[in-house]
Amino acid sequence: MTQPRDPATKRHRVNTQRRLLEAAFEVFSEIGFGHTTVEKVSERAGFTRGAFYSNFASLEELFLAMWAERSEAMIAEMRTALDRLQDDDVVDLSELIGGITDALPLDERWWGITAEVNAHALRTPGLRDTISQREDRMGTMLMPVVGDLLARVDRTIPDPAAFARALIAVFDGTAMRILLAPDDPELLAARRALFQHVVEAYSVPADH
Amino acid sequence: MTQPRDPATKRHRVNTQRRLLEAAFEVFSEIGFGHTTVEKVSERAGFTRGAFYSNFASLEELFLAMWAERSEAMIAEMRTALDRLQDDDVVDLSELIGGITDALPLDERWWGITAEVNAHALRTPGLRDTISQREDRMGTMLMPVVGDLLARVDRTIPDPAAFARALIAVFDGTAMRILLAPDDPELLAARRALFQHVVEAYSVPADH
DNA sequence: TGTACATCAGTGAACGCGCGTTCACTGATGTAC
DNA sequence: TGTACATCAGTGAACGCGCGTTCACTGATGTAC
Repeated sequence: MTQPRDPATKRHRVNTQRRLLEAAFEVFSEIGFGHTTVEKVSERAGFTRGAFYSNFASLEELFLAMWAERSEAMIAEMRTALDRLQDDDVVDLSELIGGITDALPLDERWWGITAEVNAHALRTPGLRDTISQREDRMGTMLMPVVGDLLARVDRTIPDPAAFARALIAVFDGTAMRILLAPDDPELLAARRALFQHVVEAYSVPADH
Repeated sequence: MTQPRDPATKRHRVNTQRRLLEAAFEVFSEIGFGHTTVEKVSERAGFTRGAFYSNFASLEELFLAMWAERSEAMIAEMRTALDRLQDDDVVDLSELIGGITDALPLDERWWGITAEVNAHALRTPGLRDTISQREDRMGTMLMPVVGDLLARVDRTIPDPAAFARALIAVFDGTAMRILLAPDDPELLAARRALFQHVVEAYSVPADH
């Protein structure tokens, strides 16, 4: 009797799913959910439509899987970027804020997809919590490293949860506007100023 | 010889467009751009598809027209809500901020549509400016009345443009999160706190 | 007021394509002995 | 090592529907005189 599954065969399937996930990200960000079809995604991944249905039940399933994966990657990326700042010489708060805002990734494709996922979540009760939690998770993941950075300019955060929410709100609220006019440097400066005000409002000078 | 156009006939046509615009808003917000079809919109408005094509060249054209109209209405609504606050007795800044945040409309359907329009604009070069300008317009329209309100608690705004951008950013950045979890009162409180911090950062006590 | 005529908004049938979905199949990759 | 067999991921053809788009038409609403 043959054994049911083996790692090598399985790896192939995982590979197919990976390619479909990547194709989904590309096609989705290029033409939007409304114009994305099973055909286009499969073709971009180099498969027939049959392969798609052998791996995912629907476009929606693929997209949610893709979004979950990418949002984790996005959080990891931000974390890495902030970690790198730990090595820099930081003299004052203003400079630190500049470093942080410059380190934040602003991927047009990602924000386009996120906007559509948000809209979709509003209409899909089962999805609302998922999206909300992912958003919160971004805050809780980044808070420790942001706290460490602020400690280096002698500031502590009395209410990390509130601070995290505020930072995410400002991040979310400025991203789309900046991406829509990427050549307007004033918007970047405005975001940086707003970030600094928020940091000052939610942190206090450490006494030592 | 008969004259080419007359107001009465024209009015009918305008009426049809109005009903199509309303139907577009409803259907679009209910099922999203991806699932919206000419058929569904026409049917909702009580017309055949032929009537649709007699009035609009494509779904995209209808949606952009609808969005432009609704965004103007949204600005007017916010303005009215803020104007009403002028009549209230306001004692301190905190109370005023509460009044303002409570007055801001949070329409799930509107934010869902806006999210999709934003995503669409990222992919459509000709649309980016339109959307950006509309966003800025919201700030410039509301600034005078917000300035008046703050004057009543003896605060002036040194840089209205920067303040407007910051307010819009906070408004945009908190709206979706709140709508995704409408039963979480903590989020509303957090938004109010953030608003207050931003107002305090961008305004100064008036000396008189 | 009445008749003939013009306009044109909206109808509804028709066409055809793109796409979702299914499914019998093939052939690559493995196991058993 | 070699042969027979099992598995199953991906193929590709087939089906049919939903929908976008067109267009000849109808009848409501007006004007001319």
